[in-house]
Amino acid sequence: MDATETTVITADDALRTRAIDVADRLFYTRGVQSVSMDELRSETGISLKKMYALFPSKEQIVLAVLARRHDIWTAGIADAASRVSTPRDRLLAIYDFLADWFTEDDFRGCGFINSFGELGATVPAVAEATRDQKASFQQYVAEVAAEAGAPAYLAPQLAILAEGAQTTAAISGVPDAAGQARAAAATLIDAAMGSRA
Amino acid sequence: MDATETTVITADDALRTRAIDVADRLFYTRGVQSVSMDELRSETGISLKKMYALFPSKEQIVLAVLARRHDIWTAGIADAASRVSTPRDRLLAIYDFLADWFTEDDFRGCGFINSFGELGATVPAVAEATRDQKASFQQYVAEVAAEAGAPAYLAPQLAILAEGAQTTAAISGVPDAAGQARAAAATLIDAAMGSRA
DNA sequence: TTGCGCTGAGAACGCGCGTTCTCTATAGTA
DNA sequence: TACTATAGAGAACGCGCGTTCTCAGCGCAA
Repeated sequence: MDATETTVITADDALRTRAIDVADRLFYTRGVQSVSMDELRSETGISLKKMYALFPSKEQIVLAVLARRHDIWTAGIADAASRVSTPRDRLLAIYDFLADWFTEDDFRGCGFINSFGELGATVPAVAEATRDQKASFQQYVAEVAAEAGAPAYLAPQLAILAEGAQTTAAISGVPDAAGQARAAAATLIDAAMGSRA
Repeated sequence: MDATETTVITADDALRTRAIDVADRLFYTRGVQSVSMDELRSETGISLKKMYALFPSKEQIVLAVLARRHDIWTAGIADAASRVSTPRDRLLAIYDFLADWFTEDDFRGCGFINSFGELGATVPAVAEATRDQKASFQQYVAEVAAEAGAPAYLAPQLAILAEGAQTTAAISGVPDAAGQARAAAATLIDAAMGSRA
């Protein structure tokens, strides 16, 4: 009707969402390259023709999956942060969020790290999406750390702990990595704040 | 001649070594699945027939590459540790080793983590090799931490920092992750030892 | 009712892969 | 010298992939 309509939800949008749901589950469980477009077709019920009308290529489906994972991650961190009141607790809430995630049945590590390992070297857009996600997280940590009045060196340390916890939990299958990282984070925060106080 | 000969180096061993050298470089740079057996053939000068005489399958080449990476990693950590004298310094030497590694031109993250992301879900032997490597490292850290008289909770924290540094350096391309992890490790060690002293 | 345009299902295509097969060249033995 | 066994090069195979093409079916205008 007019040029400003931006939030109309079409039937195609619903199909796109369904495709991303299914693709995310399959990609995350088995890796991108081991899931064929034909399997995506049979699992979604969306024909190949329609699929290629919704997405120009498989790569774009991967990127759409990663974009949604980014949104879900950001919302999850924000939700965990909203349950506590101090900046210090908001920093620690990151690891509580991780702890919940790690205990999910289908947890298989960070989808970005996995995709980066599989495709980062050959698909630049995947490497970029992964870098963006990590940079966004690092900036979030830096902002909350700044709110807490912590010195600048603290935030990268806390981000590294979060990354390491994800990798360790994924590979070793030990969900406790979140708790270990949380305890380390608390020590680092206290040390940083103590030296400041 | 007799049944006890175990260290005879044959011409095939030399070929195997060359194949592993080349495969490691290509797999690490571009990922396993994007490197074909034919490319391995042309880069090594070893015919496909010979290659399949040396290794029963591509998967076995991947596992041989990972096994050698395990050895190189272990030797590198031991070498870094040998340059210092106290258990505390041996723990910190881990991050000095990482710092050197991260600044290499072709650094592209931990080969195990990358392979795990690419193949861990579909090739059980790759997942197992990765778990073994990480478990071996965790045990090393635990041993040195015990030598230092640190409480048991310290070692997993230090291992998580090392994992996180590798991931962060690989994705964000920031070699400084090693230095940040080292500083965090020093803080954690001092806090753990301080509470013990 | 008839014609027309469009949507979409799924068959088909071309390519590249891991692996195997064939055939040649050579070295050792009588 | 003649024969045989072996090794090896690289052509060939079968399959599975991402993507494209064909054609049937349907809604709508006149």
